[in-house]
Amino acid sequence: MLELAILGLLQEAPMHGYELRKELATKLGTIRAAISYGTLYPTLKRLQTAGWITAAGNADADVVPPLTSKRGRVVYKITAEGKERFAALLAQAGPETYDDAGFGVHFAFFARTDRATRLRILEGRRRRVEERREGLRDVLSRASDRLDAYTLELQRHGLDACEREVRWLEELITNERSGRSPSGPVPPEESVPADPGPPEDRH
Amino acid sequence: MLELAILGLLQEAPMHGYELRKELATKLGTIRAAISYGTLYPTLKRLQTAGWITAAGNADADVVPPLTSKRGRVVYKITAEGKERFAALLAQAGPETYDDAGFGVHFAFFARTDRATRLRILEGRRRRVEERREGLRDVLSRASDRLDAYTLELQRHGLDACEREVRWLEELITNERSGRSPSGPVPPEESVPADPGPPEDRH
DNA sequence: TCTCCGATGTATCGGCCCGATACATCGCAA
DNA sequence: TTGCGATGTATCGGGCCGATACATCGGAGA
Repeated sequence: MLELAILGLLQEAPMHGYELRKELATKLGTIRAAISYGTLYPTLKRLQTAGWITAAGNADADVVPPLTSKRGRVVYKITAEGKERFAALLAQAGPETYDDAGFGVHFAFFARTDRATRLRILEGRRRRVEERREGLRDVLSRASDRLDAYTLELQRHGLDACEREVRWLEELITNERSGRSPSGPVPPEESVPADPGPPEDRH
Repeated sequence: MLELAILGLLQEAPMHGYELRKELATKLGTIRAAISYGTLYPTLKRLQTAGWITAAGNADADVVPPLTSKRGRVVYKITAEGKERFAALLAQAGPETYDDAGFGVHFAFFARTDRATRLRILEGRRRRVEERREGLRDVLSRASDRLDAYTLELQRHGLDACEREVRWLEELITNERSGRSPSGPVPPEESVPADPGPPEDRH
């Protein structure tokens, strides 16, 4: 999950760890407040080993990073293989794509995802949330006498959140089908900031 | 977190792992769909080592479990120290008490928590969600031109969920202060099923 | 009666992610 | 010049997850 997010951000610009964490926090603020360094650095190392990204310190790199040069900084850059990997992760949708975190990350990069995949993911997520909703309804109708008032209130609040999310998803699905951008009233073309369509790996 | 939930359920009745997982799923359905066995069994082992619970197979235990006797089943039972531990966990509230999972588990056992602690936890959670809400508002007002339409839509949906939860929490807090049960219209006494008030450790 | 098969039930393993912690450097103010 | 907070990189132990492997039991069908 984090792998996808890091590759996505490095696709826009090379960054060092601290920046990455900050960008991650603003882009995925809904999913998690801030990524832990205990997660970030091991993941970056993993991505290096796999060859998706390269790490360059300021001294031993021939390319001067565009930031203020300070000793100790490590600037990470995505590779061509990393871009392919990012595209593959964006397109494929497994069961983990539909839980809270997975869906959030995928959704955050929908501007780089083709419409068919967007629809597939939105519908998969909707199915997942509907199942959760049905489970909660069952508990509320069948086991309500076995549970205390607080537990019931918790279930009710959860059920409400599920119903709300399903409605939200259905609105998004309708918009996708009719070619509208999210909550936008029929854009003339693609309303994505810079890079329309799926990423072709030009470097 | 799971530790608290397990101790709380075993306080009601001895159970084996499979039952525990099922009860956990109905009681905490809002928090997580179902607990993984890869989490449950190591946690049970941990609780045994700590002395909070005891495990009894059907053959080598002198007490016959109240369930249908089948070979291989392991019935877990809370100890007196476990009950003390549960009470301590219920009463103390650290930072992890206010994230999604931690708050959910604590809330699910509010029927066994005294009113002062309930209020403390509800207010702590409210502060946490308000901070998240402010962060999202900042992003939406200050960085909205740096983000694409999908990311913005995600933030809006998250912001809406935050605002809604804050309202929910405020309603609960008001009810607590005025001595009402959750979403109930002024109970004559305590509307908790069996065990009113905080658990005193009588064995 | 015997055999298979799905439901029940216990348990481990590798891996992701977290919070806590430890450093090292830089700019600035007392 | 001394110290201190912000910046920045990195590790460690532990919780929790999904996948996987077994072992047993009750019943359906040959």
